[in-house]
Amino acid sequence: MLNNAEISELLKKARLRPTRQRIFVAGLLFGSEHIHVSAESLHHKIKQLGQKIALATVYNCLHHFHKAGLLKKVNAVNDVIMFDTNLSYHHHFLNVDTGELTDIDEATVSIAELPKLPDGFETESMELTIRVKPQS
Amino acid sequence: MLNNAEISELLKKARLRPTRQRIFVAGLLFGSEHIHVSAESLHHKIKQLGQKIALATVYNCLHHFHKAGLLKKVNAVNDVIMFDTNLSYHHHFLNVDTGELTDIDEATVSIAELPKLPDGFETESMELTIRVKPQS
DNA sequence: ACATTACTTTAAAATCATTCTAAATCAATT
DNA sequence: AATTGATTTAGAATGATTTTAAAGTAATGT
Repeated sequence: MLNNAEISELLKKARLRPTRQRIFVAGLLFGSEHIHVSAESLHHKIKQLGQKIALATVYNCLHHFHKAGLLKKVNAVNDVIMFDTNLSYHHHFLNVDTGELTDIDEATVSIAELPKLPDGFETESMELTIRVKPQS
Repeated sequence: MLNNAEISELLKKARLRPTRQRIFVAGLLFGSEHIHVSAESLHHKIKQLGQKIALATVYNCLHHFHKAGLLKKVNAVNDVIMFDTNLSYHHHFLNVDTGELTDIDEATVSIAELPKLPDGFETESMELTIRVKPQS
């Protein structure tokens, strides 16, 4: 859990002006467990906490944080863009019923071999998604 | 390349009524190379070929074909749902600039180890996506 | 063949996530 | 405190997809 001064510091380091709304959003995202959020889910959580913030501002925040390298963008899930506070290379379980993402411990997956890329291309990122559903 | 009788047969086997539009769409999708399509891209291709079809019908077709197991649904890419005529287990290169998908030869990737699933869940599918971009 | 029935197609409206716009507000700097 | 430039905001706009309700068409029974 970070205090406001620490969050301000974190934002300044990322060259982002520490506004009231950014400080609040960053407070929810950073400094504790890694989480996965969409703009909508985050906006909902913020309003539940009694804070006033426009949905467009949540979108702005998430995109700015992403550009600044504070968030990872995860494959869209059910048409919704998800952001991940866990920046390190890792894979996901995706609950196809709920859209919920869960990190997979990197140590439990190993990709032994990789294909060569098409000529003139470089890898930007790589992610294994294991879609799971409740046992039938 | 399949003729109309063969396509009709294929649709009937899938318990889909062989209508004019479905026969045309199935003709484009099945019976030759594996391809990746979105509703929009397929609709565009069909209109270029001089056929009259509503965009909603293309969406209907793709969803029905998917439910019938004739198409695989691939993770949304840049907010667009993609369908794959290659039903076998395989992975993708995703060109982040264009949204274009390319199959990865299964033999060139090997996932040595896999994590255990959360209790009460089973795997529906699994896909490695390698996001690539033109070399800078 | 013909009528009936159920499914399909269609254009247009509706919806949903996301982005844009332009005015109002705010943080940093003078 | 005044200026400047970035940020926030509500609401409009956009783009992909789904729904609606009416018209069309394939399958089935007679």
